[in-house]
Amino acid sequence: METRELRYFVAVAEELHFSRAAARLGIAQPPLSRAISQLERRLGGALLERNSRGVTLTDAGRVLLAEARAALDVIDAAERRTRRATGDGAEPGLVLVSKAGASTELLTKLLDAYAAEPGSVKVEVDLCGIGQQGPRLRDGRADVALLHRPFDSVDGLDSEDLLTEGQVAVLPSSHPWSTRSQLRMADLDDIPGLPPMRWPSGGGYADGPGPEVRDSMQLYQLIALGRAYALLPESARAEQHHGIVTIPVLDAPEVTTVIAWPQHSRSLALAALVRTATRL
Amino acid sequence: METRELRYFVAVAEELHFSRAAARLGIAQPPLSRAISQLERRLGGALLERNSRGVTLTDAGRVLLAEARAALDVIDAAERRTRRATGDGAEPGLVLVSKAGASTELLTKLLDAYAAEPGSVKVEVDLCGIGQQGPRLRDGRADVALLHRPFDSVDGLDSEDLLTEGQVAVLPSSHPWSTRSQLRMADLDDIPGLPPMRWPSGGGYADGPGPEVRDSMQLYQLIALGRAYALLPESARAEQHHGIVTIPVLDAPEVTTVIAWPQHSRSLALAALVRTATRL
DNA sequence: CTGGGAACATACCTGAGCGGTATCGGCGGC
DNA sequence: GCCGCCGATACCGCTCAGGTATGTTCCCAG
Repeated sequence: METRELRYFVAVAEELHFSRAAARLGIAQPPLSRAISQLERRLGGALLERNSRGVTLTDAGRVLLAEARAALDVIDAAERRTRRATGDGAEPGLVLVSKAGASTELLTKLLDAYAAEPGSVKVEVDLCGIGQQGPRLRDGRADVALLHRPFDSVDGLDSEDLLTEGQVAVLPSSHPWSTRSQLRMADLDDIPGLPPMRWPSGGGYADGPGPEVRDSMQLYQLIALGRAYALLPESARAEQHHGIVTIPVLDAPEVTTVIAWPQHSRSLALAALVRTATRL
Repeated sequence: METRELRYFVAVAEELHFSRAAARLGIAQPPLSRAISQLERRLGGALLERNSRGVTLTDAGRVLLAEARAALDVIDAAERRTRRATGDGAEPGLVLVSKAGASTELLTKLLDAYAAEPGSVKVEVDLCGIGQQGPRLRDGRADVALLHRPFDSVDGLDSEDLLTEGQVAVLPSSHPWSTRSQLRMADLDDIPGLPPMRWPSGGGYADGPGPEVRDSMQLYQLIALGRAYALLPESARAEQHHGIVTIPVLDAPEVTTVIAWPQHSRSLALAALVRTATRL
């Protein structure tokens, strides 16, 4: 199977319409019909049900759609990584991606320690939105990431644990509970008039009453405005913001900061960075 | 990047010789040279160093080699899975892969329980050699596997734990220790004249003195012949073989049998099988 | 019932590009 | 210095991807 065929099939499977798919691909409709027919003939069965009033996927078509998307992602990642390794532009060394506003202290220490290592290369830091680190690694835009289990999935990645910590509730300082010295998980279920923050996890937002946020600034600002609370790793206390207080939650699940990288990564610079991180 | 280009590049990168690579690909050498040059031009940098006395990989070439192999594997898997879903031959339902000779009892119970479920499909069982389950899943020849942590890696797979158990030492019944009622890990380091069995793990055999085995029959036979001992999960005691004895090893690391399947699997039949397994 | 239109398939043509043969250029060994 | 090995280049033919025109089928309007 050629990637061209996969791209064509994905376009048709997503549009469920040959002419629209052809337009999206920048080709005419007949060659697209022919390419799909050839693909079906080669795979030995129908992928699409043609109803003369649109198109639907067969079971095999659904399988191929999922597989083809994954395969195209892998190929795009391969191209990006190779192009980055090719030294065509400025040789950026390593790209590290981390949630903006998280693990600031750990990240600083890591970068300092690594820069002090003999033979270390330049590390470009990409501070992304919440939950974007995994995709950045997988699609080849980054070499290494800081993730936070159990929020971020490490499926399909290699990783090393760096730091495990408890969590604190982050509340508006105007809130009646802001003077408490500690909380329990059960308390959080019914904070008077304060819903939990929601952020992307596993590709989308969970259902619930609270506001949706994409990054830490939104999060702190919404808390300061008294619109929600959040449960964050202890290290968030190092962040000083106006209008918020942090209170330990004794029985909150622990959060582990991990350093993660794509499987079958063979870079010496990456290995050195990971080694430095685990020794912090 | 087309898969044809990736196949060509992998062939050259593995052979480090254009003419041999061309022969392996079944084409002539000049088109191969041209294809690689085009690929290099498109990626914006050299992948190979031509020394007129053979070929070596550049850093970018090493990156692309690893990435291209992974991408080609994903594409092969996509094709196999689609072809299996295409119903061209007998519709085998699900293919479950497990180490031959391991988890026999669990497997029997699982298959019986699943067959009794309403709406269950036929399950083909593929009993493979030690350490072959992961590859079978990843390359699309199987839908679901029974693995044994920590021996088998679940990297890149989704999984559910089924059963955790201790381990037993399997010794020749002629061995002086065969009458002992229990052992400790420290004892095993110096069993008089009996090396530990070695089996494939992580793609190859570890170094060591013991004999190498690929499947359970070899293993039991070599133990009965007094050539090695093995450390196996307790459930192996259910296997009755001549000439061997099993002795609990009190402080051996625990082994967890897990059911695993490819990420982004969307099959309802698979979900039902996994649900059945976790309820056993 | 019939004409029109929407949508995919078919027919046929053209040209890009893949693969083949012949040959060149560079380098190391004898 | 000649020969042999190996990759690059030149050139050619043919396959096949992509374009245009048209066919076939079905739905729907009137």
